[in-house]
Amino acid sequence: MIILQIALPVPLRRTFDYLPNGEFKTDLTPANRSELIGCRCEVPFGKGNGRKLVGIITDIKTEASLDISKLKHITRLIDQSPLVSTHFFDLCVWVSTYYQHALGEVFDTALPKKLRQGEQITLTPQILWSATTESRGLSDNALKNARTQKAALNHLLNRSLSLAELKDLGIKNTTLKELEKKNLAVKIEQNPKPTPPSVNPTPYSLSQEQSQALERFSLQGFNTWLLEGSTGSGKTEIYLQAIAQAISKGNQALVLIPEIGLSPQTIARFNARFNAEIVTLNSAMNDTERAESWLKAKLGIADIVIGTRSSIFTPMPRLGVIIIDEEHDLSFKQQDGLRYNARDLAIVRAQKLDIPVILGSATPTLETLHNARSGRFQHLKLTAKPKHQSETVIDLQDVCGKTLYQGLSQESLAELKHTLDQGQQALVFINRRGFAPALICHHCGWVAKCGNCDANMTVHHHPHHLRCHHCDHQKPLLRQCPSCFSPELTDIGTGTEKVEQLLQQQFPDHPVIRVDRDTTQKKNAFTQLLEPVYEGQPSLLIGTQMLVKGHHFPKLTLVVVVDADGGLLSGDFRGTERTAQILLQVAGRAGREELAGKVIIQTHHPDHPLLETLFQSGYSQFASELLEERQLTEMPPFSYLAIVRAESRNPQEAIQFLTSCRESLNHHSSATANVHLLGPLPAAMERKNQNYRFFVQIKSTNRPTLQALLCSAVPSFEKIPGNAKVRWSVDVDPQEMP
DNA sequence: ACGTCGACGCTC
DNA sequence: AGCGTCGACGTA
Repeated sequence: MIILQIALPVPLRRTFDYLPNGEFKTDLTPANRSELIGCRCEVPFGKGNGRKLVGIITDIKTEASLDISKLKHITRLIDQSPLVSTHFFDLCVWVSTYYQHALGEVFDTALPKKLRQGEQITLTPQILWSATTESRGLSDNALKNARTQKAALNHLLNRSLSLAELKDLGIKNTTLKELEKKNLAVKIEQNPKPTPPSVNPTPYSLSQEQSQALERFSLQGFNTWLLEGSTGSGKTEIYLQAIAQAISKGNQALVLIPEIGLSPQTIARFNARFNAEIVTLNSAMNDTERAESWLKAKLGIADIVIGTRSSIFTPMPRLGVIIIDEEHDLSFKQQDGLRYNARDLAIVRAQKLDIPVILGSATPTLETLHNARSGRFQHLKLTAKPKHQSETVIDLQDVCGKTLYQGLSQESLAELKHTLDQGQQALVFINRRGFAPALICHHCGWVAKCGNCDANMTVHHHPHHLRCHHCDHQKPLLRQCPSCFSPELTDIGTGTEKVEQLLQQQFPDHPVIRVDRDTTQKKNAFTQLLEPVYEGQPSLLIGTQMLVKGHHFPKLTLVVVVDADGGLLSGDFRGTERTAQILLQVAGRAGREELAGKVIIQTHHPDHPLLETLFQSGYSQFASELLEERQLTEMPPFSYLAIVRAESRNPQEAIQFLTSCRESLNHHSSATANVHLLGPLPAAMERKNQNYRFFVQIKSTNRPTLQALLCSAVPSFEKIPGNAKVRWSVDVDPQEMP
């Protein structure tokens, strides 16, 4: 008897046994498991046999885990050979145990949508236009009345051209059709095939530091390299050199970038350096495009894959190096469903493949820095400023007692004017979208609250309404206080829209561009909005975090941080680290190339130790101090955390569930074990979207202890009675406290 | 007697 | 997570 063990996309931490159907060509014995493990098949699931799921075969067995009469037959074998390699398979199994997530759902997250829906994917053949043999012997006189056709034919006589190349040359389809009629040109379809890539020479010489970093860097075997260097210190050049080494050895390279960090400039730089197949994967792509990129990578046609978080799962048979740019970026951690961290996964994958991984950042996370300093990672530092760059001036501007105009001080406004007068550009940074973060009644103190969350409604003017930023609940903008009917409703605080309004009034002759989630929803909005900035016009940019990532504006010389205080008062233990990373990243936008930069940081605490250390001694010293603090409090990286989150309409249900979880955790950890449990505690925002949220924190100074505890306790959470009413999840190495 | 609705509980 | 089952209550 042959049994197929199958992982299905359901949130159950187990596999399901099925009987084969008549489709199997190979002899079904456990001996040729390798030909079947990793194949997809369609199976009936649940009562009534109506529901069909696509699962992945995880094992071939001779005995089932339950009575054979209870087993169903699979309905369809989708793949004749494994869809994924053993390496990919093992990686998913590792993810499943480490993050305590059902294996079937891990596959579901790791594979493109088309594949998990059971579809077959193929590469769309490339269409080439080619000159015919008849056209070779054509006399000079021919086509003399059809000059466009003749010009087109000359191009084709040189070599066959793809549709994209023809478009670039301005050759129209109608011209080609005419040539085809005259039997002078033909359209041929050709499957994309691997072509040997080549590397163009570096357009400039490397700095001594860069050369030294590259001398130390080795493509030999597994190693994690932290490449630490500020904006403009030449990290990208090191990436390019590492990739060049890999692809000239015939290997592939995988580059992971933050969610909104892939600027056209970066792609252009890659294209200029490599004559190679470069494939990108990002959220803007549709399912067909994603599937195509995935397949090109898997078939080894793509030499370089550049993508966001989920690209860490791209199958690449000759992977030679992985690069994580902006290693500290939060978007590498998935915050729902399978809560994996692509940066950590990159290290695991590199270790399994015995290849190097490079983590690049100007502001590495304390985890990474600690690993580098303790010798687990190799530390490469780039400290030099670019040749022409003058020192950026940092002004910690004390705004205590000063009149603020929509959040901006008189001095800041004067500096903005000065910058525009010089023909340069400025950026005003506020990490808060909308017009104002709260609306209050001046007469009685009533505040506009969200009905679904423990949160204030944000005032929006474009369009006019009140919106909750946590659940998207919207209300019309009130004219009168609903409590005392006073018309004196005042908005509190400053958002991007408010600054936009002010700057438009103050500088009516210059473009004022607001870049936040609200202005960039449409496709290509980002590029369109930023056009005047790239053209070099004197202009003002207002933006949230999203503006700060990956974009370089050569004429930007002034940065104003409207409110640095918010970040200093965060409740999360990583709050200070995050604030420092953002401040440095924002500051790094000012003054590139030969123009000197200035950064104004408006604060009520100019002597705050965080700001002082950060801007006087630098990130490295700042990080050392934070690390000492983490060591004293036994927080990561000096301990390891996991969190069980639960939410429910009725707070009592969530608390009860978590209490049972805690009991189970207690029961499964031996008395001597070095484990600390905390909670159930309410989340920072206890009520969100009509749900009450709580959590239990598990902490240990020993990672294997934590892992072992999770492995034994978490499966029992599924059996806690009444858990149907609570939505719960396990978050290993959480990045944000609930 | 026969609808609908929500709380369980099972899924190979 | 679905989706079926079963019992509570409502209506004729």
